[in-house]
Amino acid sequence: MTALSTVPEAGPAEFPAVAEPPLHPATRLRAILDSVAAEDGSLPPLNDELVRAMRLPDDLPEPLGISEVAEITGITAHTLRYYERIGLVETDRDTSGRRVYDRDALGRIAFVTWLRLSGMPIASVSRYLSLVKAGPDTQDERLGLLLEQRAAIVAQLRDLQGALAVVDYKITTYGGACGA
Amino acid sequence: MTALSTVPEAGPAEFPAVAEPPLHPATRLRAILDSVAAEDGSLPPLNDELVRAMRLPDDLPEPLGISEVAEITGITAHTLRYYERIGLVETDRDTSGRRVYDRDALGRIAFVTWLRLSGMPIASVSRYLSLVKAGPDTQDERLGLLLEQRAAIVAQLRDLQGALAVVDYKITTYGGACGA
DNA sequence: CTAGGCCTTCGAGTGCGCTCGAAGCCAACT
DNA sequence: AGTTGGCTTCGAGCGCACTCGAAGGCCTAG
Repeated sequence: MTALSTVPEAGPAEFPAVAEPPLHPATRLRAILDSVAAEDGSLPPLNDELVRAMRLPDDLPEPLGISEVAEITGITAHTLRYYERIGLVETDRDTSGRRVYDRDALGRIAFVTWLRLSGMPIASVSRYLSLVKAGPDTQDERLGLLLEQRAAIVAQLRDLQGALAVVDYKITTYGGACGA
Repeated sequence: MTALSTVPEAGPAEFPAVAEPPLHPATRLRAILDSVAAEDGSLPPLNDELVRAMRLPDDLPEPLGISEVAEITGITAHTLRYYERIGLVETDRDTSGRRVYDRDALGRIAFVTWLRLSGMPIASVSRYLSLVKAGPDTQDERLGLLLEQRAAIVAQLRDLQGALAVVDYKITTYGGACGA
């Protein structure tokens, strides 16, 4: 188990820390993940509480507007509306037609966000959600989709570890020529 | 050090294996990485030989045509020409104007591919390469770029581990509803 | 000498995932 | 009453990274 197989978040004093660029919008999800991670960057064993915590903050004032959800999730209001337009999420409305989000709605958004963060295309997320809606006799196909995505995630982890090795090598040999 | 912090490549018999979808084109690079990985999916300690092996296969018939490079790297000939057009790589030509690739050229392509696999935008790769060409007084900026990219990679690893946890949870609870 | 195949350039098209802007509604505050 | 601010819909536009196709060159085998 080498340093390559863990996630050295703040850097084990080997490399100077760099402000993280906001590659993906899930700031809140990341923060939750960070809050449960150990010092060496590894995650605690998977259990219900952890998964629950990774999906939702505990202190939720229940009726949330779109901009509050945007702030919590890091997804812009524009994108949230876009997701709804293409049928990726459904949202309740208040009497004047505004979107209101309860705990469950936020949970669904968080789930979609995790899938998107793992590189799953919107079309596949959509397909999965429609299977869920379609009822219990779609479990086989659902499971298939999940296993496929799991494999894709593992492949990406492998790619990233390779890239990390190459970049770290470059850093330690400090700015060497690209082919060297 | 839990199962989450390693990369369970073939799956530790917990989940059935799924044929990996070709998310990214670097089939050969992936194969090289797989060949040096331990059984539990962790990578051996970083050293020169490893990094060298991750960049190039050892048995290279030296004058390579574009389609051979395409097959080795998994990058299409179209994309290789595209990379050249936008100045991402340079390539020698034979007397009749065809592209020929030697070991160094292939090494540069592999390096670029690793950066791309880590999500670095083409523009940033380009910037880095132009700094390398510009000479040794650009080392500070080069190092900055590398550190930035390192941070981006670490962030992505964290995201993927979170997504993996969520997906695995769904798999073990077998096709449960999306918000549950 | 011609056919096949792989190469060349260049420009245009594609797919994905947002991202933005215009025009308008509604509630609350001054 | 008016003004502000945040919300609504809808369609169009954008940025990235390819991806493709057309038109033609060069070399080799039959």
